[in-house]
This record gives sequence, C-alpha cells and structure tokens, in this order.
Amino acid sequence: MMGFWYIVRMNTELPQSFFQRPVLEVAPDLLGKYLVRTHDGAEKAYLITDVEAYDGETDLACHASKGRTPRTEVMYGEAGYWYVYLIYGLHNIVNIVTGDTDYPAAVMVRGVGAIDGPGRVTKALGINRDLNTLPAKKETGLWIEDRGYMLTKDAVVTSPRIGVDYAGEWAQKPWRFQLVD
DNA sequence: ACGATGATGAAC
DNA sequence: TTCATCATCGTA
Repeated sequence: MMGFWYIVRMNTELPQSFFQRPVLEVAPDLLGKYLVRTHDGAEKAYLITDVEAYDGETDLACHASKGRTPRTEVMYGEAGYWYVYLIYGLHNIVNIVTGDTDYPAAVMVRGVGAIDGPGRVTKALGINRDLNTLPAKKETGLWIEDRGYMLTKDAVVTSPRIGVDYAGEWAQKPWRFQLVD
C-alpha cells in the first residue's frame, strides 16, 4: 500500500499577540497577509500589499503627536483594534492598533490586491467608522489572516510615507512598506 | 491644478 | 463658536 503526503494550508486569524509588538515590526509583517471582510453576505479576502507605520507621540506624522484626544484614544488602547477615521470629509482610512497599551501606534492599510489607495481600500471593502475601536476578529466582520504564504526578503520595499510633508524630519522616515510589483 | 466635504483640535 | 487643517480622490 502506497503512502501519501498531504500538505494542509491553514487560514489562521492573526492573534492579538501578533499586533502586540513594535509597529515597525508589525507593519512589514502584514505584507503577504490577508485582510478579510464579511460584507453583505459574502466573505472576501484581499492580499495586503501596501502599509504605513505611525509610531507614537514623537512621530509628528502620527495623529497621536497631539496627545490623547477623543479620536486618538483608541491608539492608546490594546493592540489588535481598528482605528478608522474620516479624512477630508470624504474618505475613511483604516488602521490596526499595535504595541503596548498606552503607547499610541498603528499601521495604516494603503493598498490591498489591485486596490491602490487607502480611501479606495475602505470604499471597496465597505469599511467606515462603525468599525472604529472594534477588534480585528471574525465576529466584527473585518480581520486579518495568515494564509500560509512566505515572502522572500527582496519582496519588500520601503519608502517615505505619503501625504505627511508637514511632519518635518519624520516625513522622510522610510516607514511605508510595499510588496514589489 | 483644483474642488469636494465634514470631523477634529485649538483658539478665542 | 469660529477657524485652519487634514495619513485623499476624481476630474480636468
């Protein structure tokens, strides 16, 4: 009787511990993971291709550079929660909170699959501020999965973050992480 | 190049 | 209560 090898690929929801690390570690690690959304009856998964890290009160590009405010409070909370805000009165932007409680940091999702642009991502996935402060768990309808894919080291490129020219030297830090085309 | 469009935080 | 600003996008 012949034996057979099986390879089983698991789709595992990222645990909170994944996010409880410095944002500059979490951000590149999110590339190659999947943003999964249940929206009007269907479940869809999108490869995360483009993210940016926002790191603490000293980072002048980070909303928490103004300290604790009603809006930034969620960034001071536990890792693994969504921070969704409206920009320019028009576009929702989605971030995942990272790191220790009381240390405000988050990763913005700038692109998934062929969808390029943080406002386009939220529009395509039906994400708005109803998700703000909710956890990245299947029960909220928006979570992140490891689907078993590995990246080679040269798959990731870094560059300065977009749209934060007001942040002086912080604007130049290479805290945008993308999968190469 | 520019207008849309409303929340946010700070000043008064 | 007013004001400037804003982690953007579509159209021109």
